[in-house]
Amino acid sequence: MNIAEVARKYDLTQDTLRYYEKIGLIPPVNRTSGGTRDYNEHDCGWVDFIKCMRSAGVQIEALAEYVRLCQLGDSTIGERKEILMRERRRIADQIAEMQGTLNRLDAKIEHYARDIVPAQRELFASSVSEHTHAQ
Amino acid sequence: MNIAEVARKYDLTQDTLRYYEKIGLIPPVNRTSGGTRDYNEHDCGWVDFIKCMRSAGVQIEALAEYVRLCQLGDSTIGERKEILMRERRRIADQIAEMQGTLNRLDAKIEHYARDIVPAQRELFASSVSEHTHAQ
DNA sequence: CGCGGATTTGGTGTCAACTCCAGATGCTAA
DNA sequence: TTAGCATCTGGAGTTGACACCAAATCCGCG
Repeated sequence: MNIAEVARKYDLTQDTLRYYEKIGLIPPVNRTSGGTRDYNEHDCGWVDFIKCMRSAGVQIEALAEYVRLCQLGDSTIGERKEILMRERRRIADQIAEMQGTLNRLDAKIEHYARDIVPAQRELFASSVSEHTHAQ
Repeated sequence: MNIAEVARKYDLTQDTLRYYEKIGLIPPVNRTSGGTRDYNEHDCGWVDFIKCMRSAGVQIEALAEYVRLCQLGDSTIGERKEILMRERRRIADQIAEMQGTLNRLDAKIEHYARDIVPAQRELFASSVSEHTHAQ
């Protein structure tokens, strides 16, 4: 697969693919004799994995370190697992936080939904806050 | 409340508070006669709300638009609700995506956990991929 | 009132994560 | 073989979201 196909497949730009490789976010990609990138299945697997992690907000730094360790052989398995577990925890925390925000938003939306319609609202007139901080 | 207290309370820098106000992420804050910011409860409510939304990844642009509409009065209630619902959906989508990533990470971690220990691994020697793309 | 620390503004700096560019080289089809 | 489009590299530019700074102003206290 050439870089254009991979870019289409994973919805990334060619620049981003080259950038990820340059900074070590994916290991060096397979090349043709002429030097152009020719992604094999292994390379695609990495792109897929990294894209998934990135879009979940995993830091580039952590991923680059993970990739580096992968290239160093089996002695780094422990460290790799550490990284994955650390990022796993980070994501879980963030999900929890977002869930809280979601609830808060729901309350606010709910409020707007069954709230006093504009016409009735006039009665309250100069009330300072026309929005409500449903906590 | 002066800006220092608010910054401490919400774990933001004074610069960030001023920045948020400057770009319209929170409405203009109450001031003393001399011109220094003097946050009242209303202002604090906004800071709290915005901080929550921001740390869940809601775009500054959407929030600024919401704040702008809030300042325009009741005729914008419909639009405001639209924005909140749109962002709600975005967050829900992102949670779902992150949940997927979490599962994928779990599979990988699990793999590392009960995987062949280094010693045994030697048997497989030159295997190309010492990492595994558990899909 | 005077002083020192807090706060103000406008502006510049920083950092991550791309994104774009130019000039050179590779690849493919006629 | 060659025209023309794709891809290459190194480096510069962009964007979002702040962080930092200097010089001026404010505020509380003795």
